[in-house]
Amino acid sequence: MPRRGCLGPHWWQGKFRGCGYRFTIGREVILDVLAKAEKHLSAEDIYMKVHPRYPNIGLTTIYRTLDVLSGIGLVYKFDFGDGRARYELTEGPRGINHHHHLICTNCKRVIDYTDFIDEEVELLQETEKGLSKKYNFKITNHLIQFYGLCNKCKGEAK
Amino acid sequence: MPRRGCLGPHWWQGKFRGCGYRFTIGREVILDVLAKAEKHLSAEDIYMKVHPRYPNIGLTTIYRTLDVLSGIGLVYKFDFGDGRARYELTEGPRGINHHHHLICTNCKRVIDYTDFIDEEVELLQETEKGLSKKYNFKITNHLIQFYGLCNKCKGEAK
DNA sequence: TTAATAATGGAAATCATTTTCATTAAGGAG
DNA sequence: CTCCTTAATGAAAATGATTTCCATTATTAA
Repeated sequence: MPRRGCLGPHWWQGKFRGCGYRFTIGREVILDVLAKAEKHLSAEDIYMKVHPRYPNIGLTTIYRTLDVLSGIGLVYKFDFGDGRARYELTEGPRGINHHHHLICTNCKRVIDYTDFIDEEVELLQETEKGLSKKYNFKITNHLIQFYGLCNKCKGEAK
Repeated sequence: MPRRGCLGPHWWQGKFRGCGYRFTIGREVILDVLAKAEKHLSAEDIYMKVHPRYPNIGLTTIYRTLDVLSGIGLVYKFDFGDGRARYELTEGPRGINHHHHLICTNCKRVIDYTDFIDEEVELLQETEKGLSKKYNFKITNHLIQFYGLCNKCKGEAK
C-alpha cells in the first residue's frame, strides 16, 4: 500500500495516473529524488539516492521509470557527451524551471543558466511556428546547448 | 604513399596537417566520404562507404579519425537519441553549411533545415556574449534541435 | 634511407542500457 | 475486504556502440 500520507499527494500524481500508469512506491521515490535534486542526474545517481529509501529497487526499474516519465513529459533526458544520459524534472515543485546548459568540452562540467531564456523562447516560438508549417512537423520540444571551455579549463594549454 | 594526385590536394589538408596530425589514406578517404555525403552518417555508415575504396580500414580507425576530426573542429558529432552518434562536416566544399535538425521522436527521422538560421545565429551571438562574460566561459559552439512528430507520425494514434 | 613515433586493425574489453522471464503488487470488480 | 487481471518489478543475461590493448605498419622529419 503506497504510503501516500507520508509524502503527501503530489502535484504530479494526477498527471501520472491520468496517463494510465500505476503509481508505485518505486516511482514515487524516484520522482521525489528528482524533485529534491533539481539538477541533472544519471540513472545511477538516481539509483544511489533511491536505494537507501527503498532498498529493493533495481537499476532496471530506474531506467524503465525514467523512460515512462520522459514519455509523459515529466522528465527531460539529456546527452552531455560523456556516454551516460542525464535526467531532470521538466518542472520543479514551485513551477516551471526552464533552463539551458553550458557544457565544458574539456572537463565535462555542466552549468545551468536561465539568463536570456525569455529572448530565446521568444525566438524559438517564431521558429517553431515557421518550421511546423513548412515541414508539416508538430514540434513538442527543443534543445539548446552551448559548448566551450569553463573558467578553469580556459587557462590550460589544451 | 598518399595518392594525392588522385583526389587532389584538398582544402582541409592544410588545417589537418597544421594541427600536427599525419595525413593518411584512411583519413583522406573518410574526409572525402563525409564531404560527398553532406549529411549525418553514423560511424558504421562511414565504414560501409569507406570500405569498398579502402578495404583494409578498420572500424576502430573510423572512430579514432572521427574523434580527431571533431577535436580539430572539422566535424560535428550529434546525438539524435537512437543510441548511435552521427557525424557531419562542419563545412562543405562550397563553404559554410550551417543547419539545424528537426527530430521525429516517433520514427527518429531527422530533417535538416536552414530556415531562420540567420535569426537564430544573431540571437545566439548575443546570448553567447552575455553568457561568456557572466560565467567566464569561452563558448566555441552551440547546438539547437527541435523534437516532435513528423508529418507521417502526426496522424498515428501513438 | 633511416630512425622515431604516430597510426592502424583485429580481438578483447567496457559499460550504459535493454531484454527476458518468473514473481510480485496495484487497483478495479464483486 | 478479497479476488483477479495485468502492469510493474528485479536479477541475470544479452545487446551493441564505442574503447582499449598491443603487436605491426606507415608517415614524416632529418
